[in-house]
Amino acid sequence: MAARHEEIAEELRQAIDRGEYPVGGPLPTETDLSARYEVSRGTVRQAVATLTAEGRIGSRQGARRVVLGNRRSQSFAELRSFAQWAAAMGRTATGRVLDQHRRPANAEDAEKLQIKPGEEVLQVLRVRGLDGEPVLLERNVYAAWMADAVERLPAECTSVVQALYDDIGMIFAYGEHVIDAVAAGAEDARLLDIRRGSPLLRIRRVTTTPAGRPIEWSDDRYVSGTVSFTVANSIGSNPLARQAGQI
Amino acid sequence: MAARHEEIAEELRQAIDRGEYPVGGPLPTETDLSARYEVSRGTVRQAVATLTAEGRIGSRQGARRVVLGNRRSQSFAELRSFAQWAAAMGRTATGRVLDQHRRPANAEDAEKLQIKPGEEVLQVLRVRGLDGEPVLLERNVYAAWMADAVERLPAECTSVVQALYDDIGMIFAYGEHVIDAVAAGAEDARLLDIRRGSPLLRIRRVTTTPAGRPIEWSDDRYVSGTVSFTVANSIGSNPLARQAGQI
DNA sequence: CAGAATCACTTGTCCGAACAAGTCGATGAC
DNA sequence: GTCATCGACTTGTTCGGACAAGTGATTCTG
Repeated sequence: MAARHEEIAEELRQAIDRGEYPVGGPLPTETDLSARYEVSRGTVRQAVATLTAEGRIGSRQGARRVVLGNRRSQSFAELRSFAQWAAAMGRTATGRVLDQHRRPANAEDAEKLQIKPGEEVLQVLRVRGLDGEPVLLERNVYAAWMADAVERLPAECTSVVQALYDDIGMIFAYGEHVIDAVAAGAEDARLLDIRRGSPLLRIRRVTTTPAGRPIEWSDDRYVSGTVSFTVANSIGSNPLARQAGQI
Repeated sequence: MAARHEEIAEELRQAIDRGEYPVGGPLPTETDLSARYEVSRGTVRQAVATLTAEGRIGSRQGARRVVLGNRRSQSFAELRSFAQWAAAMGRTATGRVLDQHRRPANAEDAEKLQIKPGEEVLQVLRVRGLDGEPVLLERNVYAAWMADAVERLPAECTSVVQALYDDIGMIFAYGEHVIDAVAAGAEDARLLDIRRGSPLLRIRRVTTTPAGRPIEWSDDRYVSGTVSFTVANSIGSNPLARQAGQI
């Protein structure tokens, strides 16, 4: 939290949460805010653009900005790390590796990790829980250059992201998520201790370094009723898309 | 498409799709782009910020921007309207109203639509299909001031959003989506012609006008295997959040 | 030769200004 | 009283400039 516009964004968030700017009511004008915080209008605009992207405020040319809600959603930092997210919710995360082995990359691995088929990859199967109850089955495939660091992790490691950061300074930066629902297969049901055919929320994603190099791709399956995802979107900020077929 | 920075963003998207800037490779510098398009650096930055928010390119201070992918995802305009989205995919959308009646608002309605309990709301149950096959069950609750316009819609209306725009100029601007997976109940199964207990992808959302006034809230259930959602996120742009419990 | 220091380059932040485009209430005409 | 017009106000776009912060290749040092 160094940049002035981030500080202002955070102060505005707190002001909204305090009810200083009631839901449905107007936000002060850019001119007012720039005078209050003694910054230029451009800096204020950066701050309110952040809140607009978060879905907290609405914006229309010519009219005052409107407070849309004071819900505090988890930030993307918590999304990247299951453990950090659980901690922020006041719950304890667990994690256990069930299977871990190296194998040659198939066509899907090669495409997603931008490597050649046949190159070695590391496949990991983890179960993760909240307060002891299993809620998530994680199937990861790591690129070869990450395999050593991943294999050094303890089997009961709760925060993979944190451990890899501490170990080799790896930062998981970007992700692309595909969300759908599937029925639990036989293996899913056994490992998550649910009935076969139970609905699971599936998130498939590819994670890369800040430099754009793919680190891993994964297939996460959440037990229905334990976890939900929220997406806020607005005109001018459109991160969500819907796609048909090829599921 | 009037603003120069939007034009530049679109040209960059197309250039990436053409392979002019290969995936994993660097984007030209801001200085290069501002010279090429004869705009200031600030305008270029707005354009690349759009692509960054879309997850197409990565960005780190000090290093060149990196092309992360050339996937073309549907824009939010298509997301808002099932019919427009289907048309963009080259498929035909159908829609049919199964039930429509007015009733007093309960506590949940009141909270989500920011009205008082007991005020009249309009509840609508729709089935929507792609190429004739039912894929989506939509339960909507509209605020009273929208009810007349909704009731004027034909029962087989394919695009509610478009019809309401043509009719009364209503624009559905903002939305907040909660995504999870549920098992199909008896009614869900009958109306969607699937087996009871089949996994459904559930999207609950609240839609508001550009001025922040809630229009409707809805519970959409997609048949598994027909539709998926993609979310791109990156450091500095975090529209996705995960929440536990209270589902 | 390995590691540290340097340096050109790139992105991030911030400023001040000007004009365009749109909103919304007040005013005035009918 | 209703409607159109007007005008103050607000947000959107774009410019040009300046400096800070970080990267990566090169050069220098031990």
